[in-house]
Amino acid sequence: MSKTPDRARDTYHVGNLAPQLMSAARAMLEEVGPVKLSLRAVAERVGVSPTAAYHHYANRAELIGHLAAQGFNELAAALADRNGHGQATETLRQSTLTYFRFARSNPALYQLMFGAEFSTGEMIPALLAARERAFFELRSTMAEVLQSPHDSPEVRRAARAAWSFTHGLASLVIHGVLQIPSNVTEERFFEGSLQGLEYLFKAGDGDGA
Amino acid sequence: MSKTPDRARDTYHVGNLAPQLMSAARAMLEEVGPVKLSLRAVAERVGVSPTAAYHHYANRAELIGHLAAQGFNELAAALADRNGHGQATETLRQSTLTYFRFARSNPALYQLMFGAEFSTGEMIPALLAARERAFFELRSTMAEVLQSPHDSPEVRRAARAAWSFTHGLASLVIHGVLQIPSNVTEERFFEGSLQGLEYLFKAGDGDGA
DNA sequence: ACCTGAACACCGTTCAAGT
DNA sequence: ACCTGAACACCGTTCAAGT
Repeated sequence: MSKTPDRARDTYHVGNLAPQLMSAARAMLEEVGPVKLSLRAVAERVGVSPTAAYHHYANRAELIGHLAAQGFNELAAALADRNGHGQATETLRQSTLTYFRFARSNPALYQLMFGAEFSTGEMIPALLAARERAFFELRSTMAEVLQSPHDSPEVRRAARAAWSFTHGLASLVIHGVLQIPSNVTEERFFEGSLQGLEYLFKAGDGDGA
Repeated sequence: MSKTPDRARDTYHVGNLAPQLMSAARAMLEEVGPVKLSLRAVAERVGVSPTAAYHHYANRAELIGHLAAQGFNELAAALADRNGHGQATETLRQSTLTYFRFARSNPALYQLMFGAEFSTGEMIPALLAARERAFFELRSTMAEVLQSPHDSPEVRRAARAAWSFTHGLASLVIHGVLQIPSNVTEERFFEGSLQGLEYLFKAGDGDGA
C-alpha cells in the first residue's frame, strides 16, 4: 500500500524519466515538426521541470540525436525483414518501397534524421551507429540484387545510387515539392518514378553512347 | 555637400534596407547554417534594430523565404544556360552535374531550400514561383533528352526521377552521410553514382523480368 | 541520485513612440 | 515612411539549492 500509490498524484520524481522524455519527444515531433520541437515543451509534457531533462541528456542536441537514432534503427529493422528469395528486380523494388513507406509514415522523424539540426560532426555515436546499421541493410540488399560481394565497388555504388534516388524521392514528397495525386497510390507513384529512370537510361542507349 | 555625407557616420535610416538585410542574411546563412540564422543577428549585422526588419519583411519566415527563392532562381539560371546540342546522355549528365555542383557550392542555402523550416503550405509566392522555374528547367532538359513533349507523362516521370536522384545524392553529401574521398573529384564521384544505377538496371534485365 | 527555482543570454514579435 | 526602445513570451542552458 505504501509502495504503490493508490492514485496518481504529484510525485517528486518519476523514475524512468529518460524513456518518458523520449516518447513524449517522439509524439511531439510529428505534431510540431523537427525545428520547433523544444526541450522545455517536452519536459512540460512529461510534467517535469526543464532542468530535469539535463540529468538524462546533455542538451537538446543529444535528445533529438537519440530520437533520430531511434528512427534509423527502425528503418534498419524494416529493411532487414525482407524475404530474401525472389527476382532481383523484385527484391530491389520491395526494399526501396519499404524505405519510401517508412519515410512517408514518419515524415517529421525522417526530416529530423536527415535535417540540418545536426551540424556536421556534431552527432552522437548512437546516431552514427544507427545510421550505419540502416546503410548496411541497404548494401546487403544491393549485394543480393547484384550477386556481388558486400564490399565490392559495384555494390557500394549501387547502394549509393539506390539510397540517393529513394531518399530524394521521399524528401521531395515529404517536403511537398512533389505531390502524389489523390487518385494514385503510394506504390504506383513510386513505380512511376522508377519508370522515369528507365526512360532516361533507354534514351542513353539509343544515342550511340 | 549636404546630400552625400563626406564620411560614413550613424545615419538615422539606411535607405535600401531590404536588399541589405538579404545580402547579410545570405552571408550569415553559410556561416551559421539555416537553423541558427536569426533575424535579430541579421539586423545587427546591418547595424539596424531588430524591429526595422519588420518594415520590410513580415517575419523571419518571409525573410528566409526570399533567401530560398533566391536560391531556386540561381539554380534555375544555372540549369537554363546549358548548351542544347549534344547527345542525350551528355545533356542529361551535364544538367544533373550542374545541379549537383550548385548544391555543393551553396550547402546551407540548399538545405534551406529543401529544409523543414517551411512547414508545408507556409511558403511565400515568390518561393513557390522560383521553385517552379527551377523545376521547369529540369523538365525542359528531360524533354530534350527524351525528345518528347514537355507535358508528356514520360517527361514528367523522368524529371521526377532525375530530380530525386540528384537531390538525394546532393542531400546525402551535404549532410555528411556520404563522403567524397579526397582522392576523388566531385565529377567522378557523381559519375560513379550514376554507374550504380546502371548496375541495378542491368541486374533487372538479367533476371527475366 | 534526482529533481526544482531562479537566473542569464538569446530569440521572434508587437506596440507605442520618435524623426 | 522608416526606424527605435521597451516589453512579452518563448527558448536553451547553468547554478545553487532542495529531497
